[in-house]
Amino acid sequence: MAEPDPHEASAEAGLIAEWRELLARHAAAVCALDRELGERYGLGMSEFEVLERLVEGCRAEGRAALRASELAPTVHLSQSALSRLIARLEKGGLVTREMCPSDRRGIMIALTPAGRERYDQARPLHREVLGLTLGGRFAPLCGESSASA
Amino acid sequence: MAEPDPHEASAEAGLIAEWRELLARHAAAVCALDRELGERYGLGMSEFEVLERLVEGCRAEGRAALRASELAPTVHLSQSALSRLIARLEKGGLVTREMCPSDRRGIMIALTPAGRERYDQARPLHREVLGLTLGGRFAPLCGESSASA
DNA sequence: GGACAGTACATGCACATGCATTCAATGCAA
DNA sequence: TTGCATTGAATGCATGTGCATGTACTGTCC
Repeated sequence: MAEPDPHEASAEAGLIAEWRELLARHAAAVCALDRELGERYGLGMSEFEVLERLVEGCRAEGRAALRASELAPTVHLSQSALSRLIARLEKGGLVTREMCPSDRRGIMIALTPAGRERYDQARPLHREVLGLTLGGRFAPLCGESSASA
Repeated sequence: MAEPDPHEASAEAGLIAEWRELLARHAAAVCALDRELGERYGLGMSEFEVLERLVEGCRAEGRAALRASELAPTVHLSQSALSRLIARLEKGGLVTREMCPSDRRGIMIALTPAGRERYDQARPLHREVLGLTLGGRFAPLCGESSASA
């Protein structure tokens, strides 16, 4: 009924192993990032990612601001989720949202000094958490029932 | 101000590259799985994972049912999220939830024939989607703005 | 036996997300 | 210029999630 081909079966097993590894790493990292960044800097993982793209985009292209439509594809969020995330960041004073002069449908998103500072502060912790959850094996916790430590 | 050590800087760059690769693969796979499995079989990614753990757990240990607390750590969900997920599966007739006789705090979760059948039906599509999104590079779509046909 | 800490699961609540829709602005065509 | 399809972003809504809590049960210590 299923495939009796041992080659195909082991290929599938490898795929599933890869998939579960991916899920486990993702869950561990996202959970730890959200917890640590949230606790110490009031940022979620996605908020941090957006700040980082703003820093990079501006540095790379010498511009002071990015269009929301440029930002969206890089953070794996829907357009609506990004819109609200930007609103949160703006409310927190970390970015500004201004009408784009050349196309008044669009908005230009720019880091404020406070946003840049928050990013600079949070960055070491972000790197540290990733180092622990991706590189070294670390506690799963969060979603997965038991917390260590 | 930052670390001027080029070794440390490149290690960090590698870590970030790994992290973004992980995020991209995860987003692509989860999005595609939710969409495809949801559309054709009425299952979310996590629902499928739970069905799969039930199939595996029962096959591996010869038991007909698993405790919720055994299931939780394997699916990267909080205890409350798993509880509601089980409730959804039960409402859909795919699992049963019975009181555990030896410890009446716990519940035993068992696949129904319909649940087993749904899993068997959905499995090939699940594997196919993973093959496309993990192995071969594939469309990102979903969250990331543009959809590629 | 009775009190009490701990465990297993369910539930109230707040919130982030995606989909569908809406609104404004643009660009193209007649 | 007017009309219309398209695009960029905001918003109503439904849903899934985690945290904190509640409830029922277990095991231990007195």
